[in-house]
Amino acid sequence: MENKLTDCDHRHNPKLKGLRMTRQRCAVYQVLMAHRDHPTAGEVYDRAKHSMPTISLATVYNCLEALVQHGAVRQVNFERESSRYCPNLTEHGHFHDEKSGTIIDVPLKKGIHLSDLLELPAGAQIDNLEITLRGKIIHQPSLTTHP
Amino acid sequence: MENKLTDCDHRHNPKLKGLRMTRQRCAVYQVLMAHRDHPTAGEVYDRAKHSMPTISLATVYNCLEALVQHGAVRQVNFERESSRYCPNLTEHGHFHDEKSGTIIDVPLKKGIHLSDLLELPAGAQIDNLEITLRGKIIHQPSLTTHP
DNA sequence: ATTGCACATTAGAATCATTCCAAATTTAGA
DNA sequence: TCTAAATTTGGAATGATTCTAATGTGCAAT
Repeated sequence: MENKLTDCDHRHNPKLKGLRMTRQRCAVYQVLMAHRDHPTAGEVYDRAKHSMPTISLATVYNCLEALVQHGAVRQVNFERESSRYCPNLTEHGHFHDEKSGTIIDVPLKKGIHLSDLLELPAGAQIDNLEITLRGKIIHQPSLTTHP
Repeated sequence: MENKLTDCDHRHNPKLKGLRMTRQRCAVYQVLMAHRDHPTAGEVYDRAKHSMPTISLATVYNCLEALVQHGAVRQVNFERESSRYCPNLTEHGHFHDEKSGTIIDVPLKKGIHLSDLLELPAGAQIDNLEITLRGKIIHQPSLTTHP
């Protein structure tokens, strides 16, 4: 676990450089860094209240937007559900398990670049890319038999 | 242009086989087949009213859902905007041009299969996959000079 | 062709995530 | 420290979608 005191310090965290720091943004950012999952704004709100009981939901939305605009976290959307927020900044997709509701990061295979796979329109400059998958995790019978 | 009269006829359109056909579902389906673009439910509603002025918005939502469930059209989502509906059933992504608001189908390059590119979680069975791109079309200076 | 009934349609109300508002507060640089 | 500009806040507003419950209809079986 990292030192939370420095998570939001510009001197230690270059991702936040240039972003005006408030107590609220720091609290929201720490919530996202603490569990590395994909909470909704409402879930971030609930968690943030532990360290800052007076924070408002509107502020959580504002902070999340600021962090997303700044590129410090990513926003991910599943169909029309509430937006979720993801601290993983590497290029990856998201698998949404219909059974458990869990969201799992799906890395690209080594060496793959998305733009290599798609017939992009001429002159297209990509600002944002989302790959989302929905499905079920099938419990496969083990291929190895008992001894 | 195809014969609209047969668009919704089970005998001529196997995509609809097994789906109970109503005047409203037919109107909605024809709207989607006529322009091959990506209208929202509201836009489908506006267009459908031309051929059926009494159709209701709730019904348009119902029909679109039925068509999507049946696999006759696809639903596509951009961030948290209104859902859009797409008659293209081939595997492809969507590019959303920030300037014009246009949506452009983005085919996969020949021979590419998405599952080849992603490190899927073990046992994952994919029911739905969305690839969405947002960006700008840059007008590139022509490489050829005037004669 | 008629019928029965499970499924569809409809208008309007309800929901719910998100955004807007305008006043009070806070940040960060001079 | 002081100040301007940005941020926070609670509550109201928005807007896409879903729900409700009453009415209507496709179509399989007769």
